[in-house]
Amino acid sequence: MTNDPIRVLSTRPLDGVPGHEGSEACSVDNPASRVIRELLARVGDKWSMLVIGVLHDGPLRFTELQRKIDGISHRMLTQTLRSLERDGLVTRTSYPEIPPRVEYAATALGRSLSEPVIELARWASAHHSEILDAREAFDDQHEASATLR
Amino acid sequence: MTNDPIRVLSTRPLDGVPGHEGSEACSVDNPASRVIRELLARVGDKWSMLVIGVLHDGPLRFTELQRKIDGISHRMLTQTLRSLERDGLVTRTSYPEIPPRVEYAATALGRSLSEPVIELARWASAHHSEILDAREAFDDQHEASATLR
DNA sequence: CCGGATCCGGCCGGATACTG
DNA sequence: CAGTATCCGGCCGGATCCGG
Repeated sequence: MTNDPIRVLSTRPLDGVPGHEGSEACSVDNPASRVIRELLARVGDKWSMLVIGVLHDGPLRFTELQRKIDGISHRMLTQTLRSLERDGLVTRTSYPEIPPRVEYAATALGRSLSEPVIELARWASAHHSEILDAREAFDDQHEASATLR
Repeated sequence: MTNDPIRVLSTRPLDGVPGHEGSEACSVDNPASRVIRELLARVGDKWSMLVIGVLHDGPLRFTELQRKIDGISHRMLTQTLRSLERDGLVTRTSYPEIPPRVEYAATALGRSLSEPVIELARWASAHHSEILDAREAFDDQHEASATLR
């Protein structure tokens, strides 16, 4: 059993805060929250989005993926691929040759996911500098520690 | 100093895999990868997206946020808000009253982020059942352990 | 009401070794 | 080449106490 990480998600309790019958709408069941949580559980990990992104250009073998992604360990690549396969986002086809060859490809579902992901990436690259500026300004203003001692 | 989590990101080395002059494009500097990494570092954590989402509807006070998000601890809300403020995604305005009152609001930048996030959420909610089905099928087929012993 | 500080458990994820 | 299993450090994040 690979009872390690990425065994993941979704089967979370998400219990409905009993004890509070609630004065107003209590937003636990707010669909947006639930969806975002599940989303994060699925692609919020360190590598899933990258794999999805890389596979968008076409099928790749295990080792090719590992070289493309650079920084991912053997172990995490295996696990990430497994969980993506489980969720129907990639397919795994192994050719019984010597040496063995295994190809991973994005499914239609996987490719459909990469579109909004690319949207997000576009946002990030468009506003990257703004964020850096804001961060610098914030850090400047909070050098209170220096002025203090 | 709050040298705890979310001190985050971005200043990652991302060294260019020296040693391989590379036969083809080696994709480390693939802009997509870099951008996605930074993106995850920023909003891939457990709460940032939720805060952004909740604040999209209008400013809220600290305690209101905590009730809205439900499940977030006092500590993580503070930290998340801090990092979002630092990156220019939310503003913090404190009214010097007794008792103190502090309001958090999304900036224009923050609201612009919530759009692609909502796109993603839309995808998730649209394909949620497909994922569950795929997962179930996968798990069925992998009850090999049961048939084995 | 707001938020910082400390303690601490749990999981994420890297390194490594071993199998086919 | 592809995949599994084990060990282990580090950070995420919850509980709690304290201070403004």
